[in-house]
Amino acid sequence: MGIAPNDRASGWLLMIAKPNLTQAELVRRGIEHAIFNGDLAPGVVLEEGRLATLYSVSRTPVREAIANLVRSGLLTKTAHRRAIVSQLDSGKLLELFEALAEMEGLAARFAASRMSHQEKASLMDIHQRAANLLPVGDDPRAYAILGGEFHQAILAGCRNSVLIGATAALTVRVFPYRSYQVVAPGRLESNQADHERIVEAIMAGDGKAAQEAMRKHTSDQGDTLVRFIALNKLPHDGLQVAEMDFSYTSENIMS
Amino acid sequence: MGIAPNDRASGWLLMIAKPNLTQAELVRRGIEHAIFNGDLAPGVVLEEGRLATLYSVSRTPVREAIANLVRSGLLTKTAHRRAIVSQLDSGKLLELFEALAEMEGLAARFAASRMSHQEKASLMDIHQRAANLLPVGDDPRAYAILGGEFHQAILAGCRNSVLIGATAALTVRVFPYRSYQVVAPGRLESNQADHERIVEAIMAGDGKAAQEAMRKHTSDQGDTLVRFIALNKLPHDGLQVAEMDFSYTSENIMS
DNA sequence: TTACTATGAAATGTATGCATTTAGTATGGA
DNA sequence: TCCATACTAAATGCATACATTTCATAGTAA
Repeated sequence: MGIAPNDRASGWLLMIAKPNLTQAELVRRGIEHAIFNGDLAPGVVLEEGRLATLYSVSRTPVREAIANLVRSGLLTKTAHRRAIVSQLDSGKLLELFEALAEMEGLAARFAASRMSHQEKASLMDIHQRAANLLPVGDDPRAYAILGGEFHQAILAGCRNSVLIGATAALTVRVFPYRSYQVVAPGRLESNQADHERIVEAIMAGDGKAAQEAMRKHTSDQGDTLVRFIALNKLPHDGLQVAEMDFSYTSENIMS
Repeated sequence: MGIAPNDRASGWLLMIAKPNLTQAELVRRGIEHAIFNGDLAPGVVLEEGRLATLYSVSRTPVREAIANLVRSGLLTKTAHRRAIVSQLDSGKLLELFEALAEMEGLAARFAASRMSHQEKASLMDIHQRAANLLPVGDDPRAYAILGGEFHQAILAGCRNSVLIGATAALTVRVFPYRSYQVVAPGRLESNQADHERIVEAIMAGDGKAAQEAMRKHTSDQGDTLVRFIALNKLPHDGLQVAEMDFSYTSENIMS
């Protein structure tokens, strides 16, 4: 006896992108967002009851959200103990970036021979916009967004959803440490030069060169981050920090 | 007023390997096991209530177990609908094996320069035992177990827990299709020859050769499986099938 | 027959309550 | 002061109850 008994079934095209608007999913995204934004730093303890009142739901969906975030590696939890935002020591971060660099390099190699003309044009556009943004005066935030799009465009070009998902799963785990990334003098220019080499190799269809350029690029990013964290356990107040070169969202993980 | 107030705190060494014996975890392992054994084939629908009565628990831990299995890719689920065992079409399986082959190749390359003498000896022992098992008469089950140990030994030798976890996460997703793997004549011998090349390269410290040998080995396994599935949608009755070359457990996933 | 609709049954999503375990605090002794 | 132990408060794990959504079946019209 509803007003519109089949207002959803009639929407044939809309059924493709059916959002999972369950409370648990909303809470999951909320916590994830808070971690990425730095509101929940690594090591912070989460308590189901507080989150439940914060999101105006019961503990049940909160527990489900936490369980999912544990599986994705963003939270750490053992039985009967509270969940904490995952902490990565230097060794673990190095392992993470070593694997990530190899996988992104692999994606770049595939992309060099698999990207369409349209995708290549889009990649060049992103790269060019970043270049235009560079000399005006440092706007690390906007540049970082384009950097994220750059990596995403190449990753999508590998045409392997499993590789994309596995890479995104690793990328997400370094997000809580984005705010630790220092913007050293000349760092954006160096980053842009790396991208330049990658783009040239992909445009030339040189998979091997693209792989090595991308591998080294991500590897260097990891080294810079780990070295910075090792020297400064926490970012100082007067230190300029910015987003890293990635801006994936966890929605891209699912394969 | 307890009998032994600190009988757990006193067990200093035992605290390292504290098992998560929560009901949700037990149910998770049970479902996972059923999927790996083939009791729950891809496409089978799971219903929370039935699982709850089956495992003699309430729906709450069952839901948590299902959510975890969805995250690991073994189950597929959308909001308000029942979960099903994930189905992979030929294209997806090819993507899965393409990524898996590259990642195992990568692990082999690292392993060639990072394995200790003891680890190398252990790897050779596994390889030799498999060789001894081969001419006696086909015991695919026992051989498959050694095959799994072989891959695990190399993967562990890469000394990168993130890479190990990412690789294991992909491996788990092909487990539901193990029973589709046909044992063609001479297939075990060919498999052993592949392993022989891999072992030789690792022993010689030739990372590049180990990488390529391992990559091709896993890639061929994938091609064989996908071709078999494409030809025979389901395994016939009179067809001899056996475990694949892997036998990881999901406990190895967590990094 | 075929397709669409409506209706009851069943499954999921969430809230709540309780038992068990953990964690923080206070107390006592060296 | 420092450390260990006991105790109270709080958080987690699970069971149960209920609301909403989906699924399955029957019925109706073309």
